[in-house]
Amino acid sequence: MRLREIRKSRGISQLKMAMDLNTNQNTISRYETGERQPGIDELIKIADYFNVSVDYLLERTNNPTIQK
Amino acid sequence: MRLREIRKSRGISQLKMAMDLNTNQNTISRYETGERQPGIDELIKIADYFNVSVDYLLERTNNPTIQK
DNA sequence: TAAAAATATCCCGATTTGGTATAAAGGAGG
DNA sequence: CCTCCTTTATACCAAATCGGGATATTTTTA
Repeated sequence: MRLREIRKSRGISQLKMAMDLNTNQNTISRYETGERQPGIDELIKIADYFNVSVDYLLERTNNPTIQK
Repeated sequence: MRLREIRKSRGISQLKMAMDLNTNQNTISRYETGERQPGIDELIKIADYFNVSVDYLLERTNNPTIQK
């Protein structure tokens, strides 16, 4: 997941992101370290939160925007 | 997931798909009925198997091809 | 360099997952 | 209409994975 890169580029802390997504800071941390993987629903929430495609979030494309 | 639609359009049975992906037919069935959700790794395998983007597989775009 | 902010890790209960086995549904031929 | 074969769905279960609270560690800032 390209999560840390995206989050930092927006200048958002794990805590703020976690609160916005109704989850915990430690959960975000684990996604970023790769210790845990979000479920699909959470994955989508994250992509939407940052307005990027899931493919981009998963490092499958270079295009950061959501595909229409 | 747009899984059933994609799989049928390729004329592949759940069983064949399952064997190609080293899993079980019932697992595919449950993905299609929505009873279970694949993990991210499996999700990516499925997208690659059908050569579609994850976003398309998740019904987030109309473009079936992988985004470069 | 002390305090605050940010991030990582520990432990845990609970949910979710995938597998095996089996049942049900669908189709082709007789 | 049956029977066989293929395809798809469901039941049950052990194991893996997840998220949360608490806490430790690291990083930043004043």
